[in-house]
Amino acid sequence: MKYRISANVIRRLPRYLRWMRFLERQKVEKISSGDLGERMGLTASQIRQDFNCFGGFGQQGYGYNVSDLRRDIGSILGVDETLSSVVIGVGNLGRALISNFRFSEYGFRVTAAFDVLPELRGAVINGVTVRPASELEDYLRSNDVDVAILTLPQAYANETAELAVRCGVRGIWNFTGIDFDGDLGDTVVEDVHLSDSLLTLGYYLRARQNTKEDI
Amino acid sequence: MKYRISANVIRRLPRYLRWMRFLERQKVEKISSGDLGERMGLTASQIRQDFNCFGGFGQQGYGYNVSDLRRDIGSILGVDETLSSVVIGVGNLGRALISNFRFSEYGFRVTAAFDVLPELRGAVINGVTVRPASELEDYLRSNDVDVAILTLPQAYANETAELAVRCGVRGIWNFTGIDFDGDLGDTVVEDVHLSDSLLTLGYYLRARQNTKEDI
DNA sequence: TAGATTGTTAATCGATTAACAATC
DNA sequence: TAGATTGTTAATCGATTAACAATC
Repeated sequence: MKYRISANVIRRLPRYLRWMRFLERQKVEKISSGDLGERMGLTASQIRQDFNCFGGFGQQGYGYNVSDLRRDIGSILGVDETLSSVVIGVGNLGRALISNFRFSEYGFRVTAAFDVLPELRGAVINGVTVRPASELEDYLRSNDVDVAILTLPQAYANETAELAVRCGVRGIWNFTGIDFDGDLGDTVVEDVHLSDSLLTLGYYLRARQNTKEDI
Repeated sequence: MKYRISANVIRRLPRYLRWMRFLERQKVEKISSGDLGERMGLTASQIRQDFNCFGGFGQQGYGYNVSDLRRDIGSILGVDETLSSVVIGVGNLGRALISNFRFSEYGFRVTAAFDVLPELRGAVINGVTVRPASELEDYLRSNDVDVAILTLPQAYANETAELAVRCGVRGIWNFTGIDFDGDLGDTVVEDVHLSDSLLTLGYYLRARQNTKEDI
């Protein structure tokens, strides 16, 4: 059991969890690091090292029990203790998350959504009520909200993040595409920079293209 | 000028580009690796190493010209040669991308969207026409489409990806949350695993929580 | 038991950081 | 010119891979 676990390992855990859930659905009962490595495109060594950061889940001579591993990795990631969250900004993206994203599978629950548009007031999307943005501060102060999900226009990103943190929110899932510049203290921020992702895709696409032309 | 550039460097380029665009808007004319590093939370060394993968954009004793750097990084990422793309699946997420995501800033253009719902047929969202899914294959074959943006339900992800590749698409921006299992040849795939992002946020949030409790 | 596969230590590789000569 | 800051080489650090004894 390692003292400090690197971000590289942490960022691979969700992927392991996805694979375990997949393998479980496929009725695969046990799997060796070699077999899993082949499927996931990792070395067996790396998989064993990763798992051993948390104390080792396998059995020598046998491999790993898929269900156990799924449960253990899930529990490291905390999927069975629910954190509460609110969606701020109910445009298409906010709506997409509320309607289609399976928060409960990942240990989250959306307790409310907020938007400035009066016509959205009181709307219920997938069981989540949309409230006026003016009530946000009150709501955050009187409810225990762990995470603010920011799906509003860039212009309001900074002030809203600061408001949320001031009102006790400890984590931000940031879809706005801007980097906060204020002081958010020790708030945990996870940025979803879709543009970074698309630019990377573009780079490799063009790189491939040019390689081909050279041949 | 390095021969092969590591993925770590490539994935930092979009972030550099974002900063250069930001600094340019702030009318910052020049910046040193030290100053930039402080703002971005990187070492000056790393920044200079990164830039020198591409031949060096700076001037000794002066630093880097922000506009030049923005242009050079943009050009490495290819933002000024447009790639064509189609959005497949016009639910909330597809709609969110078509309406709000500034594709042109990243060297992309959305030429069409597709959905199975008959009531969406012919709808125009932000200048993009929604076509019936049944026309997808024909469209891909008769138009030069570089990238398929998959924003449809998981159940159709694999078959649609395979269809797209068969019809000449060379890149996939995958929002479905599933990993393709078929053989997509040398197609460039960029996965947007929102769940990985949220799980990571959850992990660090809970880690912080526990640390606090220990104190 | 013999074979398989883990947990774990050691070796390698690559990425980041430090240092400094080149030069604007 | 003197000061600043790059480009680039060398040193360090960490992550991945290889090896193998432990053990199921």
